[in-house]
Amino acid sequence: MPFTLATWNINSVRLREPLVLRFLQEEAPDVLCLQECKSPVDKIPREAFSDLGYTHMIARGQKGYNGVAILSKMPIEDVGDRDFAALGHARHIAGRLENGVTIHNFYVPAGGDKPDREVNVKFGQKLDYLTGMRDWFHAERPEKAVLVGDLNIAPREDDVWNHKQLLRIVSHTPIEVEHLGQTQDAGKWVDITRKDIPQGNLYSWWSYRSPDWDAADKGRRLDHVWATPDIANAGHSSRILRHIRGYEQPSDHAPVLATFDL
Amino acid sequence: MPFTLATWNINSVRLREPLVLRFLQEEAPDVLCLQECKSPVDKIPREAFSDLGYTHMIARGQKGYNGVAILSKMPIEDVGDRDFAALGHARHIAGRLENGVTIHNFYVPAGGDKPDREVNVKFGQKLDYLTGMRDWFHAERPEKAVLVGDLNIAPREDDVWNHKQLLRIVSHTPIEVEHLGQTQDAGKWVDITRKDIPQGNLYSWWSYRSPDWDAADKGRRLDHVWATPDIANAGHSSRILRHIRGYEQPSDHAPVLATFDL
DNA sequence: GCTCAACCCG
DNA sequence: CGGGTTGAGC
Repeated sequence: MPFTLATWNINSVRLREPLVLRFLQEEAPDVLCLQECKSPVDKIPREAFSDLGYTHMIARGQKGYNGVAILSKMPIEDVGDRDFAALGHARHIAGRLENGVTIHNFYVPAGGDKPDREVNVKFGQKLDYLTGMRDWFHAERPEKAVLVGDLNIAPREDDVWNHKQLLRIVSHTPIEVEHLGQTQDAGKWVDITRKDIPQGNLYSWWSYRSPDWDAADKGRRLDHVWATPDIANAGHSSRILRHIRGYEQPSDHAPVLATFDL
Repeated sequence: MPFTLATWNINSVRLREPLVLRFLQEEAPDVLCLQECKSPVDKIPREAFSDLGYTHMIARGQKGYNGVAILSKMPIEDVGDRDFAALGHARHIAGRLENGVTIHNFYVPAGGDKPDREVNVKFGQKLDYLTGMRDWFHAERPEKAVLVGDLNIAPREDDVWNHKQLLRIVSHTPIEVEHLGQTQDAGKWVDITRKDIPQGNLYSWWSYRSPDWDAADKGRRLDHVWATPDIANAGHSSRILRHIRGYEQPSDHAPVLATFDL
């Protein structure tokens, strides 16, 4: 039974309910993982999602920031959340499908402006969050699992529009890339998007501040789909739906998809 | 040459630019006086109004509050503004048409909640503003003039949905009605709306807070068209466009119109 | 640029 | 309820 999974930083699930519905109708993934819902769980418009067949939802929320949710056509068991670096933020939720696959949905801290933990606590928190993830995966040794979300790091040179220029910009600094690599190694996570599309520039985020985002194309690949080695070979058909960044009142992130034959 | 004049508290001219355009297309008054523009003058969308034939505009504005403007198909000379009670607010502008008619466009202070100047400075400022108007008209003796705007007072029993209940509510208290009456007398202003429609309840404002405003109909006539005696007889065809209160994303005020044969 | 919270005002 | 502002956060 193949299943398709999508991850999308929605930047307010209530404001962009119409966009989520449109995406669900057009792409009909089996599972959609959302980040930056910016909503308490009880104010997420789950009825509207349910009407489209997404009758299952697990979520963590808070009032104006962060927030993660997993919408699913199939039953999904809430298997908890972690609060790495003890930030008190709703940045992770995990669910298990009936096929035995565990899905981790993450919204890693953005990390502020200055890539220096001495002057910018947010940057330190980002690194500590990643270290927390690493240690957990090292202890847990995940199996039959998928990890998706806005990891707020573009690790490869071809994951950003200008590698040299972004080396000192938060999301592409060597120390962040190193931390993300250690997290990935700790769980033996396979980057499914890059397994499928190994060559060429690939972005999932374009800043709101760039006026002509499409032509300028100053993007970064901040949103990821990873899988454990036991199911990584089953992953295929990875896509980033760039056109959705061009919708009316868009999120600054595009959805990232992958299909798993399990 | 008859000319039609409208007054409308628009509650943000930038947010409701589409409504203003729709109104101008549907009713095509020669002159439209706006209040609560809530915009600096240079950010009023005058180009859009100009495209519909309203090539002349005079205005006073400030950043998030107050603001008055006069849009006109015909040339209109800016003849100044007054700042009664020295509030530093953009609440008045006057213009002269080529037919010699002077138009005063007012946004009288709302006056806060408690109708007691000892505990509520805003109420005192409202009364002082009206006293300033009175004294000015007493000195000036206006001729061939029209005064319109949101005067924030419903003077008559049939200008409110419940006279008894509103006697202690700001906008219908006896002291405000007395102050408005003195202002009216000082300029010998004739209430054109009530000259034309002497009988029956008449409202121009319905609170946003009333859920079913149309059915509940808890309105007040806060918006007025007055004229000096020399041209009062020329005024006719007064209307309050209640249906515009029912538009999408409406102002809480409806436009008030009158035509003058001069 | 864009969204949210908190607060002011009517 | 629904405008506006400011300021944080990304």
